This record gives sequence, C-alpha cells and structure tokens, in this order.
Amino acid sequence: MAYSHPEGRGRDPLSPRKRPRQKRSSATVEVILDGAARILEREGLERFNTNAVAAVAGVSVGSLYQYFPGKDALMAALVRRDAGRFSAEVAAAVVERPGEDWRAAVSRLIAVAVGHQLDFPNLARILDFEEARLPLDDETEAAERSILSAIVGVLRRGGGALAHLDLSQAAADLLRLTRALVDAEGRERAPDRESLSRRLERAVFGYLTWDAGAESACPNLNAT
Amino acid sequence: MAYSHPEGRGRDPLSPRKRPRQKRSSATVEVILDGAARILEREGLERFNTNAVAAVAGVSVGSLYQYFPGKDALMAALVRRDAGRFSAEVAAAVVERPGEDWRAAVSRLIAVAVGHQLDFPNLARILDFEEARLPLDDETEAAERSILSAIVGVLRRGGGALAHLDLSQAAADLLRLTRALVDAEGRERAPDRESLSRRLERAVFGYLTWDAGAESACPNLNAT
DNA sequence: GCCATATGTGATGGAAAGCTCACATTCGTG
DNA sequence: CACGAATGTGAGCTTTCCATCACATATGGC
Repeated sequence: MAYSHPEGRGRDPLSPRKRPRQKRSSATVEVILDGAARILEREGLERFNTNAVAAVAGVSVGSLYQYFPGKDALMAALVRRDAGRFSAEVAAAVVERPGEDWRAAVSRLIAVAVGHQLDFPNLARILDFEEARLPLDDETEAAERSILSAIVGVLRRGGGALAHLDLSQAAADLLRLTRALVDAEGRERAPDRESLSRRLERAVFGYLTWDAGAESACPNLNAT
Repeated sequence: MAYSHPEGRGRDPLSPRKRPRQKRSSATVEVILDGAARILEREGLERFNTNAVAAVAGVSVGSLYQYFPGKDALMAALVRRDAGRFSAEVAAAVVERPGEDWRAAVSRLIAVAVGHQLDFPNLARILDFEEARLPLDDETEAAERSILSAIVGVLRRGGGALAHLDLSQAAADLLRLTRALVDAEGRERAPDRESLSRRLERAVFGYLTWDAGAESACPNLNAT
C-alpha cells in the first residue's frame, strides 16, 4: 500500500522499481529501509551508500536494486515513510477533545513533533535536508499537505484571536520553526525534552499571539 | 589572518595545509573558496567535488590541494569564512544608537540575518547543515560565540521585560528559529523579504514577550 | 512433488571522485 | 638577469561506490 504507481517499469529514478508480491519481499523492503535509516542516524549522509545499506540490512545489493532503482529512490522512500508516519501522528493529535481549548491541541502538536524528531535526531535532520533536494512524489506531497492542513484546522479553532493571521503561512512557519528547535536540541549532548517543550510553546504561542501594536497596551509585558 | 595554526605540516584533515605567502596565492585561495561557494549555491552538495571546484575556480586541482588537505577542509574553510562575515555584520548591527529601544536592535539583527542568508539561500542552508557535521575549529567557534553573545547583549537591554528568560538559551533559540524561517523563504520561488521580515519579528518578539500566564490578563490577545 | 514465478546473491564492470607527484612557471630579491 | 623559493599544472593512480547480470534459491498453486 505504500507504492503509488502501477507496474511502470519506466525510467523514473525515484519511484520504487517493483512492488513486493510476497511477504518475504515486503520484509526485505522494510529491512532495507530500516538499515538505511540506521546508517543515516549513526553514520551520517557521508557513509550512506547502497553497499553499506545492504550490508547493514543483511541482504545483498542485488536485492536492494530489485526494489529501488538507485540511492535517491531509497532516500525518497525514507522521506515518504517518515512523512507518512508523522502525518498519521499529527492526524491523531488534532482530533478535538470535547470542550478543550484550541491551545491544548497546539500543545499536543508540539509534543508530537518533539516525540517524532527527537528519537532519531540525526535521521530527522538529514531527511529534512534531503527533502528539499528531491522531487517529492505524490504520496509524500499528500502527507505534507495533510500535516499542514491539520495544523491550519487547529488554528481555525483559535477563532478571532488568530483572525489577523494568514493561517497557511502561520502553519508552515510554525512547522519549520518547531523542526529547527527540535533539531538543535537533538544535537545537544543531553537533550532536555522538558526545557525544549517549554521553549517551543513559547515560540509557537508567541508567534500566534504577538501583536505589534499591543505591547504598550499590556503593562506586564514591557516593564522596562 | 584566516589561518590559526603555525606551519604544522601535520595530519589535521580540516586545517588548511599551508598559509599563502604571496599575493598571488592568497588570490588563489579566495578564488577557490568562491568557486566552492558557487558550486554549492548552484549545483548543490552532490556536485560539490574537488575537481569541479578547481575547474569552476579556474585553477588546477593541484593548487587546491596545496591549500586544503581535502574536501572537508574546503568545506570547513567556507563555514569559517561565512561565520566570520556573519559575525561581523552582527557586531555592526548591535552597536547601540543613543536613545533607541532594544527592540530596534533586535529588528536590525533580523534584517542582518535576512540579508545574509537570503542572498545565497542554498549555500546558506548547506553550510548550516554541514556545520553540524564538521568539528569546528577555534576560529569558527569564536565567531559563533561572538554572534551569540552579541544577541545576548541586545537582550540584556530588554531589562525587566525579559528578566524571566534564560538569555543564552533564548539567543540560541532565536538564531536557529530565524535561520530556519529564512531558509524556508529562500526555497520559495519568489522570496518575499517584506513578508519574511514581518513574520520573523512576530516569531522573535513573540518568543521574547510571550508569558504563559499573561494571556487572560490581556483581553485583546484572546478574544474568542 | 513439480513448475512457473518471485525473490535473493555477490562477483564484477565501469564511472566518478579523491588525491599525488613530477614537472613547469612565476615571484621576489640581490 | 640569475637563482632559490613559492606557486601552479594536470595526467593519472587509487579508492569508493553505483549498478548489473547470470545464476541460485524460495514460494505457492496445482
């Protein structure tokens, strides 16, 4: 269910080469993706090559090339898998609880981002970087759109308080901003999820609620 | 003045191999760095290799290897040069104008970041990415520290309004957050400096002034 | 168990990139 | 201009890695 094109034997260097038809081969594909993810997390982009991935995955290069036409296709598949997972987590987080404030949903989104990216911080950073380089396939793009519209949906619950914002732009900004701070925390020797979450809420709610003209109307904010 | 070690012929794979002694060779080093920057900006990390850099720079590979022991040293030199430049721009921006509000200095910092990163957005993004991988030399690290402490210095002028913040942490967060949003804007087809600056001010001042408990005390911020 | 198909293997061809070295050229100085 | 030192050159050696293919093994329906 993760492959979007028919059996196009074609020449698209990013689409998977063929769809696994038996359990065995689906398992192989998963093992390869896991191996690739592991190398990116532990060794970095530099050591990411098809031979190393196959070796770590415990399969032969030949098997890898049965399913992926090249290195970039493997990368694209990783991006797609990750985007899909993140999208699903986001979708789960934005389900509205009865009577809750929209801010609660935003906090859950922050928690999802932290949980998702901080487990494999190097991998997350590399995928983020590579995503900018690779032409995204339909599935990945759909996942990204789904993430953004979920965020927009939550912001809409903010009603008048956020009426002055371009919600699409805000969603995109908040996503990038969050990823950046989580990335940075992931590079620390001792990432502190608590501190990070507090700073993220500050950044996110700050972005959402700051009003250029309102400071002077709010004495507690600019006590010089 | 850009090289920190004596004539250590040693084996440090990141330090420049030798210091240029004549004008001619200093020019060569500059041309090489410019070529490297140009390739990163226009072709990306993938096509960044010593042969291509030498070709674009109009020198032979041999010349390149006279001054840089390897590809990573070249990259490190680019990072160092960029960090130095940015640090200088920041230092100029934080000079206090008589009677000005600290917010004016923050705005100047934002403008500096935008100006610095948006001219060569791909290069900026790649250098940022690679900086996380390379062990930074003393000079680069000093430049980074200088940037952070300049920011902290500006935040100190905020006085009581920012008293509740960990200023070092805030400076680091704001820098990362700003870089992330500028990067993203740089990838757009038609980067909009105006819109970007507005959103950056929102993000930065929002981060600085948001107070978890203050919303309900400020009616204009949460009109549901 | 048999066969067609799917899947797995890894030696190997070939291309790309890192880097060196023997030699050529230019510079600065007397 | 003469000479040593600094700098520049690029063919080509070496290493790394992408990718294929001829062949081997496994699977599932009959």
